Amino acid sequence: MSPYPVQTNRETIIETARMLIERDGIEYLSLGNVASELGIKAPSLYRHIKSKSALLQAVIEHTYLSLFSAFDEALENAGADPAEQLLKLVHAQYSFAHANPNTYMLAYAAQNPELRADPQMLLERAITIQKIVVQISGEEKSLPALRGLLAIAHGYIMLELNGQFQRGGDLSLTFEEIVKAYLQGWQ
Amino acid sequence: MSPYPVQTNRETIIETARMLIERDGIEYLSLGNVASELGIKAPSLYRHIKSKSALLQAVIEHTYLSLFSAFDEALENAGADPAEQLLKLVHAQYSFAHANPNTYMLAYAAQNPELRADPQMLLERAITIQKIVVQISGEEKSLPALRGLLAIAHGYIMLELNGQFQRGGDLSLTFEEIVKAYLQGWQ
DNA sequence: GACAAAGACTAATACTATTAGCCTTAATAA
DNA sequence: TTATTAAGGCTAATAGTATTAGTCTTTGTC
Repeated sequence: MSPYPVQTNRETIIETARMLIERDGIEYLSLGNVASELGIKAPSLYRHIKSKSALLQAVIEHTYLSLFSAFDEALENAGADPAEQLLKLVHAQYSFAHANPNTYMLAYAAQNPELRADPQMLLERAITIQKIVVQISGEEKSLPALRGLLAIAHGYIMLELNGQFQRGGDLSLTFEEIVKAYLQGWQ
Repeated sequence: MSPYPVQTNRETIIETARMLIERDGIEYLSLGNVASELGIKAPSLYRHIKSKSALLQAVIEHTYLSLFSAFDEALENAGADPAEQLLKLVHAQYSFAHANPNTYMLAYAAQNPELRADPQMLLERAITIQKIVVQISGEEKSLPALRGLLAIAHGYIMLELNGQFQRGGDLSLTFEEIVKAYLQGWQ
């Protein structure tokens, strides 16, 4: 074995950080952990990332991209009915959040703007979804209708992940019921 | 001045931590900051708190108690109409979150159960609100209707605080519109 | 074959939470 | 009044963290 055999790169570092956050929780993520997982030492990471904060931002960006891929896939498997499309979308979000709770919460919990994802990317996705909402709510009310839909989906997911639905039941089914009831209110 | 003039206590420490979180953001909270704000040294804090984590949990508990006080006050100023009562409730939550964004997010973002507030307290409050929801949705649907209401309120607040409502407008007014539309869907 | 850049390394710094052990104050017991 | 004791300060020390500086090896290029 030569002295410096292991190579890494920015992509691998981000993916490793993402995996560790998901596995152990964000509060246990240290650059030392990430490095040792990659078989290198912590300072070596700085050849690829600017700081821990920048690494977290990259993980957040990656999380949104994955979520948006799930959105795209959901739309491909949906028919022409806008209500069905929106249900598939929020179901994709629900599934994604359950599959990746820690990075999902990280992506949406960022308090300081420095840790937020690219606003342009978020805006474009919002507009994409709004085009479907328009078909239900009409042009005028489409922005509040969109915001309410995003709020109800995200809020439900966060409250469930936060353990606030203590009385159980089929939480996935309840989620769909609530979204359906919400959408009917705008028709 | 005698050598050890300054006294403190658990209450004051929690309130100082709360204030610093609100002022500077949770990522800048250190026991050193809290201590120096109180005119003492960090190790002295351990006479009153078990750990930083326990301090954060106390801040979270205090945040929920304050929020619930705001709920109580809102109900006192509401009439007998359940829809009006619920609107006052979510408006109180909205105002509270805007007045205390950092501690609000902390209270609802806790990933690990150790940092969560007392489940019994949360459950009792949920039941209290559900008794109002019942009058709108009926007994059968009151649990999903409650959960949807909590989701839409919390989700909207979180998305707004997270900067995801980039296209502006009167966000407070939009919030009320959305909640009203939601409640009508259950009537 | 020389060389320059990439990417690893070790060593060092500053900051943080936490623990151990000491000192002063103040209330209480004798 | 004096002795004792507990509370609540303190300093010193430890372990872990992010980050920077400076060094060494590998490897692709002139």
